Amino acid sequence: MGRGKIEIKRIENSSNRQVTYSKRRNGILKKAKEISVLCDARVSVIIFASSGKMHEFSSTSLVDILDQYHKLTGRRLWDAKHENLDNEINKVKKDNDNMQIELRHLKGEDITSLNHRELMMLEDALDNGLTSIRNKQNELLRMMRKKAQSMEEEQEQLNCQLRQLEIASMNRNMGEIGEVFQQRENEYQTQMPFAFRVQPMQPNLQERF
Amino acid sequence: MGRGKIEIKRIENSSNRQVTYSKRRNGILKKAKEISVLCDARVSVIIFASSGKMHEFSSTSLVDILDQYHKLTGRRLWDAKHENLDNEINKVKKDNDNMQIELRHLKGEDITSLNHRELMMLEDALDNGLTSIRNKQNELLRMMRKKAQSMEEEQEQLNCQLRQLEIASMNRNMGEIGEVFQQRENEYQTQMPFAFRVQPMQPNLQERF
DNA sequence: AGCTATTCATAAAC
DNA sequence: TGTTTATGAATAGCT
Repeated sequence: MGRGKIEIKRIENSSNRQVTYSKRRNGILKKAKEISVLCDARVSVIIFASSGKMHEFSSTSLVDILDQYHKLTGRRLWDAKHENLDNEINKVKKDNDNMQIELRHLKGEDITSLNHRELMMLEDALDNGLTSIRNKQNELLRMMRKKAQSMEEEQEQLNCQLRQLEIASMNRNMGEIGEVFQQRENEYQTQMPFAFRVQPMQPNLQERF
Repeated sequence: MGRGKIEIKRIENSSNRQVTYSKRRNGILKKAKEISVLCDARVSVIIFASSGKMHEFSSTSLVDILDQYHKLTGRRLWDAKHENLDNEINKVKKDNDNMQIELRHLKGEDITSLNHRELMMLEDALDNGLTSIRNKQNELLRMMRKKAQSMEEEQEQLNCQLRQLEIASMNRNMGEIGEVFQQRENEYQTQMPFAFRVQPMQPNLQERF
């Protein structure tokens, strides 16, 4: 169906294949839905594109359908899988045990059974480890010192700036304080009743206002 | 497609339903096969008739497809045993990873991300390990020295005994050598034809026998 | 189950 | 990716 008949074999042109895939996939999913409704059937369709993307239709829960599949076929879908998992788990556990032993040895535990040669190799490994660690620590120390120093310099700069600002501010305030005093004095003179006013004791002070 | 359009809803007439089911089922299975070939897709179709009869198509092993389904969706389709195995393997793998990291750290690898505190702890562990190992080596050394000493003593004893035996043997041999020589000479004289016999050049030698 | 009129799906082209 | 169109395929209803 379509403009021409096609042979049922892999479509080599990748973009054609992609287009056909998406059209036919929709077709199948639609048909699956339809048969499940029309004929009261349980249907499960799972499709993976070669890209890995998945599309599915299940008329009922997939688990239920697989359950029914088990009951009907008697085929144990998972037996092989279980065996594989068992093998893998054993392999990983073995790795685990070996590493555990190595770790204990490196920590100086369970070394009674080791011979001279093995002890030497352990010692070398530990020595190397220790060297690396100490180098790293020294490196960290150097970095911290450097950081501390640069912070100190920064602090110094800040202090310097601060001092300059303080001096500038002080100079400015000297003037302001005079002005404030003058203003205050004026306020007092206008707001306060005469009786409370401080009378200038020295005539020359009075001259300044 | 067909003599008339039909609504997508359950076909009430049971025999019609059965016929339609069988026709459409074949259609779907065919389409599933086609898309898997044409588009390089993995497809699984499982259909149960309301009668319970099952038909299926899987482009590859159903287990594989369901496995991929699980990986992609995270939805579990399998039984408790499988799940337990999965959990166990994950746990063991995690242990494995942790130990691997610890091992690498103890060997002074991948320590860039460690902070001061962690480095200190590592250093302590390595120091302890080293102390244990060196104690063990010293112990071995002591044992070997002791063994060497006792072997030396034993050797001494053996040498002593050997010397005594040699002396005794030498004394005994002094006599035996004379006897042996005498016997040999007798054998030569009786077994060898006269022509090959060394004639005594000096009469006094001849006198000793 | 087979036939066939009809609807549907879709390959190719845009 | 979506739409269009010509054509082959699927199938509903009939036998």
